[in-house]
Amino acid sequence: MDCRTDHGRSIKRIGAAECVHCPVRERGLLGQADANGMMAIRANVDILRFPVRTRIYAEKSAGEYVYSIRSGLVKLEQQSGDGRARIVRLATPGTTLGLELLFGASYRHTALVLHSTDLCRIPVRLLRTLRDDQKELCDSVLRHMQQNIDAADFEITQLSTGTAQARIARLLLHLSADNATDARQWIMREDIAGLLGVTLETVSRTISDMKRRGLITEEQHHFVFDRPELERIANC
Amino acid sequence: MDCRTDHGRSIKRIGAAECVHCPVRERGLLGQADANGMMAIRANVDILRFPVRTRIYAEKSAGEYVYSIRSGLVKLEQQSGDGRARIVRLATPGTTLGLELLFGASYRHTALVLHSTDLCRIPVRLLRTLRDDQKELCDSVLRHMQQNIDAADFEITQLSTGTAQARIARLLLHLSADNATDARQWIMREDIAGLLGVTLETVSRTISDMKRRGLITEEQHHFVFDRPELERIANC
DNA sequence: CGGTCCTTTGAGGTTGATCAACGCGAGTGG
DNA sequence: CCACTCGCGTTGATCAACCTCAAAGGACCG
Repeated sequence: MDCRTDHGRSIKRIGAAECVHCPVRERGLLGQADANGMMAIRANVDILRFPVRTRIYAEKSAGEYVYSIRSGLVKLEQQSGDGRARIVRLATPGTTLGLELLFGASYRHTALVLHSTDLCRIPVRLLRTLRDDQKELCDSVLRHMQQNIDAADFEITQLSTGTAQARIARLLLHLSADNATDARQWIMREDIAGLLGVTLETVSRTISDMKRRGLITEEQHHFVFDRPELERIANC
Repeated sequence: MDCRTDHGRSIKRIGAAECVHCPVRERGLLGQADANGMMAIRANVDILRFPVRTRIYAEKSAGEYVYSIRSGLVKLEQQSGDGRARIVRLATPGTTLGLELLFGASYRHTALVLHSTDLCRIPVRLLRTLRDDQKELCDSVLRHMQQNIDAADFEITQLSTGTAQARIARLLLHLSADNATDARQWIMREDIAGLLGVTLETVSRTISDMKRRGLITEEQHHFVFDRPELERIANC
């Protein structure tokens, strides 16, 4: 059965959540649940697939679900002081979105899909119930909040500080665990710009320049880096 | 009895924590504890007074205390990409510092006192113990983490976005609940700069300019604002 | 093959960083 | 009491970084 978001794109239901088979079980929000918890999860948590450019939820809208990312890439935007959208952070598999619902009725960000994303849709109600008799879950929630804080701090100190060149170098290094980035973690110029607080053109110019200088080789949405040199630039 | 910080300034112990008399009890971390909890708190939590410019803790240093701010103002710095210190957020009464210790051994930020600050020094160990038999406390911790996240997001969308003028307008409005700011919430040019990611000189120039245009009147560390006009500027 | 989406590039203007000097009030010590 | 210093704020000149507006190139798709 498919369901539809408020803006009309079709979201596929993949199945019921089975933590045992979860690709991110250790890092996920509910992975540590006990047998009783698992039962409740199977009954209440669906796995959904969101295509690129769909919205998971909107800033200031009311909601009753928290989302745990199984795969894909999501950007969290918030309206900035000048009324435009500023990307506050990227969310990767293992991250939980919407935990702010534990204390308020509405989402703090607009969550938009950058790469096709599978996520577990968890009713906040379930989270509250489970928490009452499982202190491990409370721990897990805290851990995920800390993860959000760390990501926010990273955004401030690494991605909103220094020259455009340095910010880009830091982002590229951050997005790529190893020496290359595959299409999976590719994000387009506009989103890089939104994340760094610079314009799309500046991003394009800077990356082009890095390519000319041989720091970056790009082959169909796939970067290869001169990592040491990028690190040098990142530390400026 | 006084104790000394690692950098030699004397920190005064004011007394044992008595939540009943706490100026920020409703907002504080432990305010909702039950009778048993109160007893444990009295025995384990001290109230300390940190003078201006003292350090509460340092980034990456190990620690075993979480701090709940009763009064004063604290800046949280983190080393930025270029090696300099970037102010990540300001912490005001009711805020809890160092909650990251619940999951790791070391602090994420350097906490520096901007205005003389009283805080409750809470052993993380106590926090863990209390949490096991009081789910309200778990809630309280989560709430405080959410508060940190909100502050971080504010820093990104409001204070690291837009022109220097707009950022300053937003900060000034944010720091002042009402039409004026008293000396209590005054912070100096250097810290405004660190918070906004601009230079001290730019802050000075911009504020001087605002004064000349009559948007701001400053009388010994005490601003009075033309609030509507500042709000107009903030939305640019 | 025409259209759409993303990226690249250019020209010109603005903003803010940098370096440097000076002002000014609050201590501090002779 | 005065001279000195120190911390903080202000101001100026110059230059690099970045934004804005505009146009054009390339990839992908129906």
